[in-house]
Amino acid sequence: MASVPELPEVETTVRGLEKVLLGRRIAHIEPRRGDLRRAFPPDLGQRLTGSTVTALGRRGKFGLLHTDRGDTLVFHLGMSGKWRVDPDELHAHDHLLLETEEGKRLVLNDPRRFGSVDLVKTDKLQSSPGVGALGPEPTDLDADVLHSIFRGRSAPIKALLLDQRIVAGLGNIYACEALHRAHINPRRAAGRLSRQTVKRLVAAIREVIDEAIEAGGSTLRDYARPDGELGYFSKRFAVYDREGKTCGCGGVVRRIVQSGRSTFYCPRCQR
DNA sequence: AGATATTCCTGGAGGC
DNA sequence: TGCCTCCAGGAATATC
Repeated sequence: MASVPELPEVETTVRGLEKVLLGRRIAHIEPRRGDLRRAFPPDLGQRLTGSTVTALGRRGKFGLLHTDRGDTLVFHLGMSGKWRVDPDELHAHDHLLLETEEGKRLVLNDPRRFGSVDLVKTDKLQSSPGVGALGPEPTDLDADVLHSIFRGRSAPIKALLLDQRIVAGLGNIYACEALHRAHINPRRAAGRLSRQTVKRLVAAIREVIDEAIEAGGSTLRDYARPDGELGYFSKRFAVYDREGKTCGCGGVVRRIVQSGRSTFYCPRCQR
């Protein structure tokens, strides 16, 4: 199943990159075309060549490479972005090459080009357009705070879960899975959820995300497949992409469209 | 102000 | 087999 990178996939990717980049000096960085979603920073090569990667991290679906020169490379995998380690050869849509002093080569491939690569001053990261606008990580979600954010909102809960300013890192797949886990109908108005229900939702989000990260870690072993691809793994979903199949409760999974995208849920156990 | 629609992009799937 | 249309989706932007 070709799934879109969400928080767990980015986390797995970053852990894979950490193994080959942490403490290493960037000898060479080369855009192979000028842009993904946006143009690459024109001074990318100048600012990163010769710098040492001091730490890697993740915020929401953004991957972060911090350097000893006070710059942070911020990447987003969009819908189809992936990093490969030491590729045998270059493919179509290999948009960015990075080589360490040791000769490790990394390639960012993104056929649909919904991804992005930006360079931000590390001390300005929290006020940068992408990362700065993010809500809390699922780990830091507070049910009472979330409940008060939902108050008065008439939009369906599913739509608000996709809003990165409310929770960072959820995409269509894990939003569907979390709502299923919490037994919440995706069409319910967010403002009408009880405090107790929001508590259940927060727990479900954490579980779904943690299990996916766990699956990524155990499936990939060393966080790279034999072909060097980082971050993608197969995970079995309860409702996502399972229209017409039976839910664990005996109900039948339905697909509906909400604000232009698919929602999968079980009408029997999600009220 | 908040909710929803549109835009970007390409590969793959399905129809005829 | 080949051509066509449609669909997937994150996030920025536009519009209601």
